[in-house]
Amino acid sequence: MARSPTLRALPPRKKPADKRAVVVTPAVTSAPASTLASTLTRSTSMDESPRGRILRAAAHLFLTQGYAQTTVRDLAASVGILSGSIFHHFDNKEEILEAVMTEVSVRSTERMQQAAKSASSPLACVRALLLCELENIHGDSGEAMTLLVTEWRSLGAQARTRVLVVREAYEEVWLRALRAARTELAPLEPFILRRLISGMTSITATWYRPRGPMSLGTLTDHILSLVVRKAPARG
Amino acid sequence: MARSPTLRALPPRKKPADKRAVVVTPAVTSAPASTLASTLTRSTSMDESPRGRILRAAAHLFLTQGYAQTTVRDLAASVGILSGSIFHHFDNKEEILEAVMTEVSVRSTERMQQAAKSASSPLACVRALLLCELENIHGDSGEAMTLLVTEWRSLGAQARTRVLVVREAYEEVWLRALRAARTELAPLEPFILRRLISGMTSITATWYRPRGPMSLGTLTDHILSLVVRKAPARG
DNA sequence: AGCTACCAAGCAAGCGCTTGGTTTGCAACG
DNA sequence: CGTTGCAAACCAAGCGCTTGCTTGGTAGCT
Repeated sequence: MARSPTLRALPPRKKPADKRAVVVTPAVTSAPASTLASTLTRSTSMDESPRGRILRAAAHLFLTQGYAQTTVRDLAASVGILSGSIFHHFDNKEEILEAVMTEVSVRSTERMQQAAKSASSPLACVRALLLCELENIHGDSGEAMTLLVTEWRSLGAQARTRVLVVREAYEEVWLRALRAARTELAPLEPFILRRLISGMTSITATWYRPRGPMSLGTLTDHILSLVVRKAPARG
Repeated sequence: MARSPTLRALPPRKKPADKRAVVVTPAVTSAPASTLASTLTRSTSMDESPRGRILRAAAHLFLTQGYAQTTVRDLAASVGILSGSIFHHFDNKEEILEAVMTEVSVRSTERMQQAAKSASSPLACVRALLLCELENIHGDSGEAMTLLVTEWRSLGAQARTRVLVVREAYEEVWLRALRAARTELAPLEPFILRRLISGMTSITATWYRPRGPMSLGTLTDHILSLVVRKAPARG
């Protein structure tokens, strides 16, 4: 388990190149003004390509069983190929986790920016972000934003900082919204307020069930009711 | 990793008995009315015995590196023995994790009950529990209540339910306090309010540093300020 | 012809755990 | 007092299995 392939494969590393990244979203470059639909379903790295199918299966398995408990053979079997064939698409197992995490980060950030853009007021924006984050956690949309929380330390240090860079844009959307609605929210530093909100939303993965009696909307309102200011700013 | 020793060792299982439990706290039985100090430091399973030292080292390693990433050899080395000697004290690796988790659960529940008992008002009780929970997460007191959150799924199903039983007493303290202070808190079901509080406190492990600029007390007050009722019940 | 996707087989290393024997502390006993 | 007995604690060695990953080759599409 605690293999460190970088140590063993030091001598003549002959893999052609780094299979990471290169997700420059070709659909966007080919269609200058893409429609909303094509924007949401545009072919990023989680499409119907073999690589995309592996990533989707990995997201599901890593989420349900955990990264360490999921073997490469598990993953290959759930896609319908043999274990060795995985390494035709990825250099090593950790790269799969990193790819899933960056993909999830990029997608969820896109959705958050969209949600923030189409809000009518600062407080409505916070509510929209709250709902969007809960949908990112519980929605069928690609599933598995929870991975970023639960499997964070399964990533090596280098990959961690790489994902963190992508992740910062997500948090920036939040902080901007919290600062804009500051007068209507609880009088805490936006950074701290964001951390507390993040705690409340991320832990819903352990107890909230979207098919249960409570809708995502009312869950959103419950959390929102805690973070709005107590004594409303009287004009 | 996914060994299932119960399958391989099915034939002549000759280990004498189950090494679990048997933590009947001898210090208590010998001293009928123990002092406060001896109650807090009484010899449970995390004492200076070899087993206790292993548990403390395991708590630390599991927390910092993760359970799956911590090998039995790591653990043995950090105690100063060889890997095989670990199994003189525990039947298998998972039993160590379970022992750490139950131990942490029992200790933290004790502290919570004590905190709840010595509170003067219902709201003060909630605050006391909040502070106590944060101390359980960040204090040097045995460290590692975070394990219960982060390594929950590293436990097998049977061990999980066993720990859950111990854990229920902890949550019961919370629910009782939230129900008692209901009129002064946000108008949410105690169960949901507890889950949201739990989210806020548990995630502090990822960003809050007790040696930083913010004290545990002010962090407690920040969280408390979110969960108290907006428009105070006017008598 | 060449590229992508995959198979079949297997290697080396690391893993949890076992085994049989040795040390150590301590209490019982003549 | 010295000896004996014994159990807890540990060592030394390694077994058997799983793991991530490699290698060399093939099928099929363009």
